[in-house]
Amino acid sequence: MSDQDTAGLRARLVQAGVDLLTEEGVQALSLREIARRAGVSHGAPRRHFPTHLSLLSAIARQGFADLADKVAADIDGHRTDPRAQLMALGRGYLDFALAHRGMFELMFRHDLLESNQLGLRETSLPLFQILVDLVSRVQPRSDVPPPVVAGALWSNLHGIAQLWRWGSLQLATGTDDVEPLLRAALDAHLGPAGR
Amino acid sequence: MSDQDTAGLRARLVQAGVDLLTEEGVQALSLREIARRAGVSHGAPRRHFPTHLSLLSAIARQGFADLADKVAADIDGHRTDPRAQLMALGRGYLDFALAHRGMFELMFRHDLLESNQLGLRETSLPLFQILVDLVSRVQPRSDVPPPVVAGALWSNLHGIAQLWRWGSLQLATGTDDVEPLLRAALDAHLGPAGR
DNA sequence: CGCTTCGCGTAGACACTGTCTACCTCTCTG
DNA sequence: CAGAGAGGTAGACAGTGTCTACGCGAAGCG
Repeated sequence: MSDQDTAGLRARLVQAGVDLLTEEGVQALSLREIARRAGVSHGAPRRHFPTHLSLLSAIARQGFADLADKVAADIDGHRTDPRAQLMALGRGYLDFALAHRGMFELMFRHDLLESNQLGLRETSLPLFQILVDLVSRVQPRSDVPPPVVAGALWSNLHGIAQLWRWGSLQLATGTDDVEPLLRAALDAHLGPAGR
Repeated sequence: MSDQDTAGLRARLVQAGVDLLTEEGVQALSLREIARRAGVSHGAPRRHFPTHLSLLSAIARQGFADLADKVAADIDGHRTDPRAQLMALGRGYLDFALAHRGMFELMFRHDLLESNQLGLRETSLPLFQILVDLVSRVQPRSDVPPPVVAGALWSNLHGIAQLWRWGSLQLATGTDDVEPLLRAALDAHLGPAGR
């Protein structure tokens, strides 16, 4: 019996889901297929997750945690300059969205998640708080409140991620590089870089 | 026999789908339920749409057309001022996303659409062209090319729509009004209003 | 006119899904 | 040692998308 088998089934199911998600995408995440991957019968998950959506929510939660970790690490690289930290945050967000396509899609598919349940919509709050902090450090005295600027900037990042994955932005702007868009978004919301 | 029945089944299926979509949301759009709504057997749609996804794609196409019409109408209200036209466009986009929640969701659910098929991803191009035109009229001489500014602005609008529908922005910014975010986005990408 | 073809809808099968329920088998405890 | 309960198994059920065989009615044609 390997230690994989001795591990709690709950964690094993989540891991199997993450693997399946990265390998085959969201539509492959059926409850029965996840159970098969974990080597148990299709009824087993029910002992740990009352419903299919609650299992998918657990998988998404893992994704939110990974994203938060990654962005925090990316920011740590530029300890001094808040402007550079914001750039790193934006790049990290887009990197994650493009590198973990399935996971990113799941994370914002509120029809597949228990979004009403406490603790899921709130998962992105710490990340947003970091964003607000950085924004207010870059713009100490703006007429627009920092949370609004941060919200607009986050929306911009998220929209770029979404439309880029969809392929529309490449088609519309005629380029294959996200970088100009990312730079344009940051310059727009924070003012040009070297002001 | 009403003229509803004499109409081609193809159009009737799309209409039934649109109705079902606005009434019950995306997850209710099963092929069999649409067929039931249209008063035919579950095999009938196959004569007009080879697969479930192609039927959903036709429904989404209707949505893209409606959105383009609405935005064009909204813009026509302010014939003179391109800045006001952009504001109208943005507001129209958000209005549509919030008023036709199911349709807007379907339109950007590329897992439910034949997004590789010609003619669907391109549906948003005319709208984007209008956006580029308006942007280049507001900013005649910017160092950032108009398509990039337009792409960034579109991303921002789309991101606001997405995150607002999800509820994250209300939670994060602590407000129940999208207007400040819309205004912040336009000011950011085009410069303050009365410059 | 009679016959054939064919567009278009029907009906049933198949594999697959999520959920529910009855069972079975361990392990821990009094 | 007996019993209880946690946790996995297996089967049923309604629903899904797709495929196939069938039927019907209208149009075309000698």
